[in-house]
Amino acid sequence: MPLKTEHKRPPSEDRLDAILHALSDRTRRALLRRLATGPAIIGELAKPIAMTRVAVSKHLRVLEKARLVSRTIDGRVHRCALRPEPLQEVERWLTDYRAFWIERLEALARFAESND
Amino acid sequence: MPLKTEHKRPPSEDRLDAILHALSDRTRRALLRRLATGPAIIGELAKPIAMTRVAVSKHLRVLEKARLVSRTIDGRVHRCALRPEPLQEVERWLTDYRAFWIERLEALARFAESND
DNA sequence: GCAATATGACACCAAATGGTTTCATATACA
DNA sequence: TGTATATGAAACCATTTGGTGTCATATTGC
Repeated sequence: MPLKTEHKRPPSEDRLDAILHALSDRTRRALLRRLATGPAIIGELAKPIAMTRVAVSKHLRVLEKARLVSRTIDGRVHRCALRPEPLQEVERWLTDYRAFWIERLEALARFAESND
Repeated sequence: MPLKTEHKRPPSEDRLDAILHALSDRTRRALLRRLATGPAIIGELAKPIAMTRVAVSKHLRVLEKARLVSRTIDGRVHRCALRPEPLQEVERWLTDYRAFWIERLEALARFAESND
């Protein structure tokens, strides 16, 4: 094994930190929802939100750091697009847990039943 | 039970904020992983972590606020247990997006193909 | 009753967050 | 050329976060 092959590296804790943190703000989730309908420039994204463009830009930076949004500079405007891959990482994380928490849910159900 | 019907209220933005924020810290995710194997008291949870009990207790508060953990006081000790329901809310949120981002992934694939 | 234990509550601190305003820069266009 | 536009960068501010230490309280068990 050389130094860091990095094929399909499992989502590191850092990545999950960044992704989940980016998703934990409703403004950012709204931006993602908007971007799910197609790319947009920052001004367009800021307009319907009661917020400065600067603030929106900052939120976009957070989304970019989590790789949830890409930005391509196109002349004067910055065009942002959704990058859905990190959402798959969250799904994968949840899936790893699902076995556990489904078992917990069933245990709760059994407990409730046994106490009826 | 007084007012507050609260039958299966859809996950509000506040709830999602709290849940995703709670999940966005690796220490808290580690606590959840530990709790997935069964309930534990705060002291047990703190021992393997290089962190004060007070700090662990604070993290647990965050998890409690997100309803990911319940705490029952049992004599002198506080017993914590995983509450998996909020993870289902995250799943539901992701599912709502899945149609969108799968389409985006396919669009990216189509684009790559058309440029071959 | 007394000592040890498990924990919360509080004050404190450094760093990060989420917002603002102001200024600089690069581009588009009349 | 000159002007309006889209944006970043930087300084600034209030609040929150994530950690610490200290002290109080309630419980357990001798």
